[in-house]
Amino acid sequence: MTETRPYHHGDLRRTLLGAAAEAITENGPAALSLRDLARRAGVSHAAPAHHFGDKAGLLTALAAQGFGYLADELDRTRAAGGGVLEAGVAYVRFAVAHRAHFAVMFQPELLNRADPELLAAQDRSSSALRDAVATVDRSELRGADARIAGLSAWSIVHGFATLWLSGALPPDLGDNPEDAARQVIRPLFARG
Amino acid sequence: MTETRPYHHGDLRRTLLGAAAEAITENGPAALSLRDLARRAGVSHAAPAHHFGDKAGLLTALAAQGFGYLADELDRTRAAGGGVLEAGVAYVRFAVAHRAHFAVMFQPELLNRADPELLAAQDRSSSALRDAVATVDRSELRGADARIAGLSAWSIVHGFATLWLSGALPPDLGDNPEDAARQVIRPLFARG
DNA sequence: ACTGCTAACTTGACAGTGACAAGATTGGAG
DNA sequence: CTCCAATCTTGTCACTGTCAAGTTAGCAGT
Repeated sequence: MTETRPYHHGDLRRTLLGAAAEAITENGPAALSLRDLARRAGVSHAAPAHHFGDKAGLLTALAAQGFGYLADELDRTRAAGGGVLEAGVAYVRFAVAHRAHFAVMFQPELLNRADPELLAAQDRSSSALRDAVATVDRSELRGADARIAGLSAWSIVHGFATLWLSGALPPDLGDNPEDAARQVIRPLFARG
Repeated sequence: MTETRPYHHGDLRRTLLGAAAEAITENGPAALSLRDLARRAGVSHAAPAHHFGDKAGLLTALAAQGFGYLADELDRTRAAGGGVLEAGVAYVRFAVAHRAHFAVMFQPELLNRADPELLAAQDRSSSALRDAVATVDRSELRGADARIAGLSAWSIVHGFATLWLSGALPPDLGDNPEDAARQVIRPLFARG
C-alpha cells in the first residue's frame, strides 16, 4: 500500500475512503457522489480521480479494504480458538460493523473485477474462510463433503448478514446481530 | 399482449418495467437510467416519471413484482408437493431467473419502503415462505425452534443465491444453480 | 541555490442524468 | 359534440462523472 505523507492535503486517499464508507453507510452505494466526497474532504471535484481513476476504482479500493478487514476478523477469531460457529459469527460481526464495505464487496458490477489489489484481498479472505472451515469437527457437519460443507456455512452466514442489513428479518430477533446469528447458524452445526 | 403500436403507447408501465428488468440484468441497478428506458420504449424522457413518480418508484414497482413472482414460485412448488428443500431450490431458481428483480428486492435504500403495493407483495411472499417452512418434518431440522429453523433455511438459500449471482462461488460447482443449491442446502436438513 | 522532474491537486469544460413545470394530445364519459 | 382527466412531450435546472490542460509542491542531483 503506497503510503503518502501530507503533501497538499494530507493523505487524501485514506480520507476519501473514510468519507466514502461514511456516505455509503448513510445512503447506500447508489447515492454515492465523488463530488460530494471531494467536498467533504475539502478538495476540488476532480481530486478523487487522481487517486482512484474513476468511481469504480474508488469502490474497488473500498471492497479490497473490506476483504482485508474480513480476513483480519476471521484470523483473529481463529487465533482466539474459535470454531466454525464463531467464525460465522465473526463474519456477521464484520458485515454489521463495516456495512459500507460489505455492501460493495459482493456487487461485481460496481467494481473493477480484475484489479490486482482487489484480487489479492479476496484471496486472503478466501484463505481465512477456508482455514476457519477446516477446523470443523467432521461430526459437526454430518459427513458432508468438506468443500460443500464450507459453502453451506458461507451461504448461511452470508445470507443472514445480508438479510439482517437489509432489515428483512423479523424484529423479534432482537437488536444484537451476533446473538441472533448464533441462534440461526447453529442448526447447521448442532448434532442431530 | 398482441403487437400494438398506439400513439399513446398502450401500456407504457409494463413496457418500462420489462425494459428496466432487462437493463438491470445487463448492467446492474446502479447503471439504470430512466432516460435510457424511455429511449428503449420510444417515448420522451419524462414519460416514466408519470407512471412511477421517480426512480425509486420504478424500482419499488419492480421489487413488488419480484416479491409476487417469488410467492408464485413458492406456491407452485408447494402445490407440487415439494418440501422445504425444494422450496429452497425454488427460491434460488427464482433469484437466478429474475436476477434483476432479486437485485432490487433487498436493497431498501433504493425503494420507497412504505409503498402499499410493495408491502402487500412482501406480505404475500412472507406467507409463502412461512408455509413452505411449515411443511418441514421436525426431525429434519433437529429439534430447533420452528421460527429459528425457518430463518436458518431462509438465510442459507438467500446467501447461496446472492453468492451465486455475484459470481463469488467457486467455478467447480458447475453451471446449474439448482443442482448446486440442492447440494449446498442439504446439510441443513439431512439427518445426523 | 537552482534546475528539472514528478506526483498531487485545480480549473474548466462537456455530455448525461433525475426531477420539475407547463404545455400538448388523446380516449372516453356525459 | 363537449369537456375532462389521464397520458405523454418540451423545456429547463442543478448536479454528476469524466476528461484535458494547467498549477503547485516536494525532492533529488548538481
